[in-house]
Amino acid sequence: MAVTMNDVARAAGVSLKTVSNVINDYEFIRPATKQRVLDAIEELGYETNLTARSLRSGKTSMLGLVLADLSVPYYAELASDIMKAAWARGYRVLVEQSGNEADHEKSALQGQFRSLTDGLLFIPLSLDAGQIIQAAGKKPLVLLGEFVQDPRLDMVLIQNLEAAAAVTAHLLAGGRRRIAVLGARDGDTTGSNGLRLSGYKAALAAAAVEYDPTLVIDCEWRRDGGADAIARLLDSGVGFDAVFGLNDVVALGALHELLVRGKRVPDEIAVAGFDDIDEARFASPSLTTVEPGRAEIAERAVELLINRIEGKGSADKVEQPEAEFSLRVRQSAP
Amino acid sequence: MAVTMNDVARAAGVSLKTVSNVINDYEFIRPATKQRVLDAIEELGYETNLTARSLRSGKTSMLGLVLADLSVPYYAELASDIMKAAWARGYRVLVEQSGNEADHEKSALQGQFRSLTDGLLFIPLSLDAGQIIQAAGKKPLVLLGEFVQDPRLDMVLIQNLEAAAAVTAHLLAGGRRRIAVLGARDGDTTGSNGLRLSGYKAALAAAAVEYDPTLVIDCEWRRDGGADAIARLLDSGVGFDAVFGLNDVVALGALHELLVRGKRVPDEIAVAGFDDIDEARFASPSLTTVEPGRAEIAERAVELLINRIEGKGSADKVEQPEAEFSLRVRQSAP
DNA sequence: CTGAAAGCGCTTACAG
DNA sequence: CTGAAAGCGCTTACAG
Repeated sequence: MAVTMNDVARAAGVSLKTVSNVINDYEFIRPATKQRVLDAIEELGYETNLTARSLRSGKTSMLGLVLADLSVPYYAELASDIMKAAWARGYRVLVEQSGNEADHEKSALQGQFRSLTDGLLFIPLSLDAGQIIQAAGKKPLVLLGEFVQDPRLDMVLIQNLEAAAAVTAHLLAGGRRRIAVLGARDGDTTGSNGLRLSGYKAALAAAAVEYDPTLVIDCEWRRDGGADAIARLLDSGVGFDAVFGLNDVVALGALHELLVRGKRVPDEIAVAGFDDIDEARFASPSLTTVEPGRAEIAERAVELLINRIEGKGSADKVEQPEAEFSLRVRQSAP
Repeated sequence: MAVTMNDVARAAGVSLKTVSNVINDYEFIRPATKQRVLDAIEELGYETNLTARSLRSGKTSMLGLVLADLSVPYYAELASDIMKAAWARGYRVLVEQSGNEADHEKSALQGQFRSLTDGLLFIPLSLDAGQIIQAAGKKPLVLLGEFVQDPRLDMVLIQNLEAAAAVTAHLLAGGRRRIAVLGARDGDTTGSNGLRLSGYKAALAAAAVEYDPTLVIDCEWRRDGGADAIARLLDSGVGFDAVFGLNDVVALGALHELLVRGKRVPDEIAVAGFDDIDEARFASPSLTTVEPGRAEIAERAVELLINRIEGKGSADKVEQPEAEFSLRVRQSAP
């Protein structure tokens, strides 16, 4: 049906191997032969069957990317960057949405799906390190985000603690003393929530401001989570003069609710977030936040994974590069 | 290396074909035989090699999805819905970002990429119908969005004109008479921009309000496009009491700029958009917009494409189902 | 520099 | 209900 290498070989009057050599840029081919093959390819409209190539070579040139949901802006923007980085290196990306459910994460790690990819980029939310190590096969795996942190696994790190401390220090420098934190529980110490909360505490301590657990409100990392959390805080009567949403959508949800309730931002209450999604720049007021180094994260993760796949770099040393963050000061907390 | 069907067959003491039958749920297998095979699969940790299956069967069970950029919220949300719809039918989705460039769109249509998918969902932005028909191969293709409209191509339609008319009528019903339109040029009649502009004009005509081309401002469909456009309009001194951004991010960018300039929304100026992205609900003030039927679009497009792939439905009749829209009235234009 | 053969791991007719 | 054989379209040793 489709045009095959055999058809090309026949049309060009050469063997199959020669066609393969031309396609794979093998060096030592007589220019005239090469041209004849290229002409035949052009004329017949031949296209490599990637499935056949994969079966024979054992390489698919596809990377898997497992994340909760593409409709979350931070993941969508990260996925976009990852796809561009992979593309630039000749790889494609097959995205799998876990919906933040442990079952889906597990099946993404070990399901048939993996036979379609050479390696996996994984943003775990439900599984812990032990489960990941157990469920993962032999194919290369690089983690993103830091709900999981473990010396046995390759991963690209965000400077959660340092960046959260920088945001908090900025709010303190602006004269705020009662800074509410949305998206963590008082005792959290691990995961993005725990690390960011720890950064917040560290900045308070450095400024000799007392830590008040009643200002720490747990919520889902979604817009409505942030809106609900700030509503609860307002209703509780606890006083505060700033809000640190542990990610941007939480901060934006809170910002919305504050404005709905007639609070002036930043005059009465300053608001800051974490992620620097595109929307942060264009909120009203625009959102002060921290850019975690998204492009660098994408680049490093793809590079590391492909090095693993292609056997470059030191195979037995776990790699955990860290991306540089930067503070973005905008209207919501000048 | 990997466990193959042959290994399973040997372990279970049956032939290759029997293993294949079990895996593919062939009906007439003796329960005891089936159990032996299943046990062997379990014990050996066998997993189907999807690449081999694809090569032999000629089916990849993957759909291609070509869109401009996942970092655009509407596309990310649509992609998320499409992936869920495809998943529910046993298909995966391979996303390709065209960056809104004609070259990329073309190569997505005809490149090697297509050998990995059974069919393509395509949101064209640069290519026209003729180019698409020429570049597309024989594999099924379903278009989304309506920058292209053509009776020869399967596509899922948005009621652009009707929905835009509904938004405009709503603004008019609120007493607005000078409604600026952001994201189209005066003469546009085709594409999402042209169709939405036509809906706007139709609603004005129905209310006997004169159409003023100085209120129609062209811009990129991005946040900064909307912000720039409204800035130009304000600077021009042309009076207006409402803004209709032809998509939500344009409207949100404009909303931002209006608030920065000290305009009161909706008291002085009402704002409405188009798309109902998640963010619209949580903007401050929340954004009045139109929900184009995104979930239905995803569902219909996937269903139609898979029907084409599997040869269901009438093969020679072009299908162009239309999704239902609904107006979402919120604070920015009550 | 080029050719003929083997084989990646499945599914698909074809027999029985 | 099950088996033995062929073959999807490539790449990879192995010869020459």
